[in-house]
This record gives sequence, structure tokens and C-alpha cells, in this order.
Amino acid sequence: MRVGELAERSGKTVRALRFYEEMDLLRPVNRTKGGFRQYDEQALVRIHWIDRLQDLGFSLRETRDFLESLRELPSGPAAMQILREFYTLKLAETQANLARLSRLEQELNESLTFLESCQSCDPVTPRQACACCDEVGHRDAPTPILVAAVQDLPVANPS
Amino acid sequence: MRVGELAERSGKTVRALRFYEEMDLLRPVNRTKGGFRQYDEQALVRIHWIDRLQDLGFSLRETRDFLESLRELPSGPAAMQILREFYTLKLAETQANLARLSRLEQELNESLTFLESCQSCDPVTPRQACACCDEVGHRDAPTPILVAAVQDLPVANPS
DNA sequence: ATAAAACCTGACGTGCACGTTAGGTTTGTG
DNA sequence: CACAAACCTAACGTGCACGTCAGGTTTTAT
Repeated sequence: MRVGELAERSGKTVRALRFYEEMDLLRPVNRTKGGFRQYDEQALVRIHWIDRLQDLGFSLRETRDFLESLRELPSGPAAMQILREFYTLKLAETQANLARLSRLEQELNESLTFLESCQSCDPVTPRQACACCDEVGHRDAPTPILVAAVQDLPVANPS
Repeated sequence: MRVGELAERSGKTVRALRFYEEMDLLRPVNRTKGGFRQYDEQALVRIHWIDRLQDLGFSLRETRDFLESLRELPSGPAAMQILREFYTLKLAETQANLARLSRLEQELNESLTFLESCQSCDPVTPRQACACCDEVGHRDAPTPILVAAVQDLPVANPS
């Protein structure tokens, strides 16, 4: 498999793959006598792994260093132990991120609920009036922050 | 409130706040005659909003443009309608991100389960042998990709 | 044999979100 | 009134993950 096909199958660009190679993250199994890179299926696994680590918030440099440290361990179980510790840590972080996103989802839902009531409001009401809006359904809860920040927007300045 | 205090209370750096101003995202309510920026409490709300939009995957430039488009709408309900559509879209994206993170969490859990069995393996087993490992508990399921990518690591090259 | 498509190696450019440095001014406190 | 701490503008620097261009070579299909 040459770099173009690998690019297509992995969803990366050719440039990205070559960049990974510059970073010591990915090496072709060999080269044609003309110099074309050749990859096997394992490259796809590696790229997927790189993607996952990126999802975990790793920079390519960090991923590379991590790879390097694993490479230096001759013992299989020792390497797997490192991996276990690492993934355990990252699992916790992922769960924290999930919680963060959940809060965000809730903030969005609250804002949308709030904004529901605005649909029954008179369309000619100027934006400034919204800041002290007194609609039914707006009294029981405080204005969600995602809405509040927009309410006090000054009118377009004639700059 | 001057820029230093705002920085501290918002968790941003002074440079970041001035940068937001360069980007037309945040303006001090006025300046002292000496030129010091002065902010009110509303600035904190605005910064929180910027943070949320960043969480939603918005660049500062996009946030700025969005702000601008809202500013140009004189009608309150019309602006709120835009906001509704926007947050609806972003809610979907957030839920997609949640799903993605969930899959990641699962991948991590599967990998950790797999790696459990490695603890009972003989520590002198070389890393290469792991690729064709035949332990109990490694037979029923395919090797998780997060583990597979590491198993085939070549030995450190003597470069 | 030839031509198009795919590939090669540099090397410089880009967008983002600030960091950093330089050199000077303003404010609050003793 | 002196002085440190906080602030100012302007401008260049940084890390990341590639994008893009130039100029040439290799494959592959006809």
C-alpha cells in the first residue's frame, strides 16, 4: 500500500502521514527502489492509535515520547503494565471530560428552555428590553448565563 | 475593577483579556484618565460565555462574528431566535461529542480488561511475544486496538 | 514510448490563542 | 513626595498540526 491509499483509508492527508513520519510516529515497512513509501495494514492500526491518543488530549510529541518509552522496555508484561497505568489515568480524565460535556449539555438545555418563552414575545421588542424581561417562565429561574451574556450586548456602534 | 482583578477573578491572564479586546470580544466600560481599563461585573459573564462557546468548539473569531451578527439585530425576540437555532445545533454537536467520548471510554475499559490478564504473565516474556499471546481471556475477544498498536512496536533501533 | 497520475524532498506559510519582551506611564500607599 | 505595583502600547515569538508551493522523479496505463 502506498501513501495515497493509506491516506484515503485512514482519512488523513498525505502530508499528515509524512508529517507523522518526520515525528517518528509512523514508518513505512520499506521503500520501493524508486523511493516510494510502502505500508502494510498495521499502519492503519497505528494511525487509529495515534488518533485515540489525540482524542485523549495528547500532542503528537507526547505520543511520540510515550511510544519511545515503551520501545525501550524489553519485557512485555512491563510494557503492558505501563500501558495499564496510563490508560487508567486517561480513563479518569475521559470521565471528567464526559462530566464537563454533560454540564455543558445541561446548560444548553436550560438556555433552550428559557429561550422557548421568547417566541411568544412581541417581535418589535427591542433587544435592550430583554435584560429586564418579566415573562411568565422567566421568573422562577435565573437567566441562564449563555443567554445573559447576549442580552446586554450594546447596539451596533457606528464605527 | 481593573484588568488585573478581572484576570484573577476570571482565571484568564491579563494578556488574554487584552487579546479579547483586540478581537472585539470584550470592551472595558471605560478608561481612567490615565488610560487604565475599567470593567464591571458583566465582564465576568461575558468571559464565561466566551469560555462556553470555546467549549462548543468555536474559535474566538467565530465567536466574534456571531456576536457581531447578534448586535445587528434590533429586535429582541429575533436575536433570541438566532440564539435558539444556534444552541439547538450546538446541543446536537455536544451530544455527538458525548457519544464519541463514551466510545473512547469503552475502548479504554476494554483495553484495561484485556491488560488485566497480562499481570499474570511471566515478566521475562519479551514484548514481541505479546503479539501472538495466547493467554486465557485473550482468546475470546480480539485484541483491543489501543493495545494492538503497541504490541507490534519494533525494538528500539540503535540510531 | 509517452503521458498522466502519483510520488519524492525541501522549505516556507498558516491559523489559533495567546506568551514575552521592551520601554514607558499611572496609581495607591507610607 | 517617593516608590513599588500595576498598568499601558507596540511588536515580535511560540507550539501545534499540518497546508502549500516549487521543482523534480517514479509508476502505471495505453
